[in-house]
Amino acid sequence: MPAAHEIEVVIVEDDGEIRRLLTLIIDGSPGFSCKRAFSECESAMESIEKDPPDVVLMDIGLPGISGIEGVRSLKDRVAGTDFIMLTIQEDDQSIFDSICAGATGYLLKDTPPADLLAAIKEVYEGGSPMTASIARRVVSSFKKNVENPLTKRENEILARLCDGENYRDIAGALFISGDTVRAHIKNIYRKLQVSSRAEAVKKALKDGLI
Amino acid sequence: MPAAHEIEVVIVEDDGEIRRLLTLIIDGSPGFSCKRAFSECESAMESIEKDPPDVVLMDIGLPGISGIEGVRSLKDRVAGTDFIMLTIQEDDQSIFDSICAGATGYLLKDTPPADLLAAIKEVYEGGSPMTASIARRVVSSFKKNVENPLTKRENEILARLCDGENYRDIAGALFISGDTVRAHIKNIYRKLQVSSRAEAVKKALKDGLI
DNA sequence: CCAAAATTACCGCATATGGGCAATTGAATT
DNA sequence: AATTCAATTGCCCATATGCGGTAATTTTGG
Repeated sequence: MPAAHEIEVVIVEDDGEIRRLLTLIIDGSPGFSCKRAFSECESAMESIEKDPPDVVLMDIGLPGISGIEGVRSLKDRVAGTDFIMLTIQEDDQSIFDSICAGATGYLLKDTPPADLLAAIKEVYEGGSPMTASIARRVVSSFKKNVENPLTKRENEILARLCDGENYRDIAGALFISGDTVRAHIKNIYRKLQVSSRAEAVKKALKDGLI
Repeated sequence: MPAAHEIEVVIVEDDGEIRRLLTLIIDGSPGFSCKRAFSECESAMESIEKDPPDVVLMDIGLPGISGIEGVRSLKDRVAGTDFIMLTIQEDDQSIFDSICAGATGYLLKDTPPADLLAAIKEVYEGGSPMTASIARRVVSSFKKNVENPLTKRENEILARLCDGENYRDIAGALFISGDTVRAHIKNIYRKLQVSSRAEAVKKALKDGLI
């Protein structure tokens, strides 16, 4: 009965059938161990915090505290534990909410047993298993898809606007008059279709203009 | 000589040896075709834009225009083409610059031929192949690791600050006086360690406070 | 080469903003 | 029960900001 090198897994899944099945697959495979399985988040969270496993398979659609909320509050307290979300179908919002909450992997419930075990092993070894289409969505979300309508000078000023510099300081740094800075900023606002510094900063950051 | 279902690949790689090797591997494999290989970005970009292939293997460390720059300017013009970056070693900055530029995959140059072909096939089918550790880094970058120091009221006001609402409108929406709004904002600034709306917006967006 | 856009600059004005000071309430801790 | 601290509310003032208008010079693109 080896224990040292087994990957300890905890399952949180409300469907009793699926929970039993997952437990059997994992606990029955060499190198893996699953002695704890929960049907809801509350008791699972208590147990996980008390005795952190290596990996948690977390259902997204749980009654009560959702799996995403569970990950959010647990992730900071059990830093060494990785979370793999389980879901029926891919849903953009759930995916991003999950990874923002701290989930490391994202799998569909109908993932074949062999792939499931491979995914658990992969997170344990520092990877982030996910389906091909989810990976693409995650990567695509980084892409700056708005082409920058501003000139070089305007971008320079926008960057300083975002840092909270006032007109006078910007003027001093760029060796132009404060009024010229204002003129540029008017043009920036017009091109970004905003009418205040706050909105400009928001747009600049969201669209990756700086 | 089948053409319809072959994945057409273009290689941009300055090392002649590696370029030849990659070309041989790809063009010699059924289902893949590589008739164009370049040693630098300039001519590659011209050719790729004129006749867009399915996939481009792009070296990151190119003389002249870098591979990242190449992807950045090409990606918007040849929407149907996917880019896989090739690199000697994993480097956080290069990885994120690449995916922000529009690269879909990210592989090490010592990737075995079989894995290379699998990766090309994967991007062609809508995935985003990358090494396990890169996937982890990409996913980790989403994690909100700053816990929110603001009260409910302050968060509500911060959200409106980010939308560029002025004090009076915020006051009206929350049924409090403008002066109270200002007081809250002062506390928000103190907690976020900023001293202007622009900086607060930037911090809120960067740290995922809203 | 010419037209359009970018960059520079100035004026005036109404309002928004940030900083300092202070009081009350409510929750938490001692 | 006493006390402390955070949250909420409020006011005054100097300055920053946004907006409207005008205009000269330089750069860019067709």
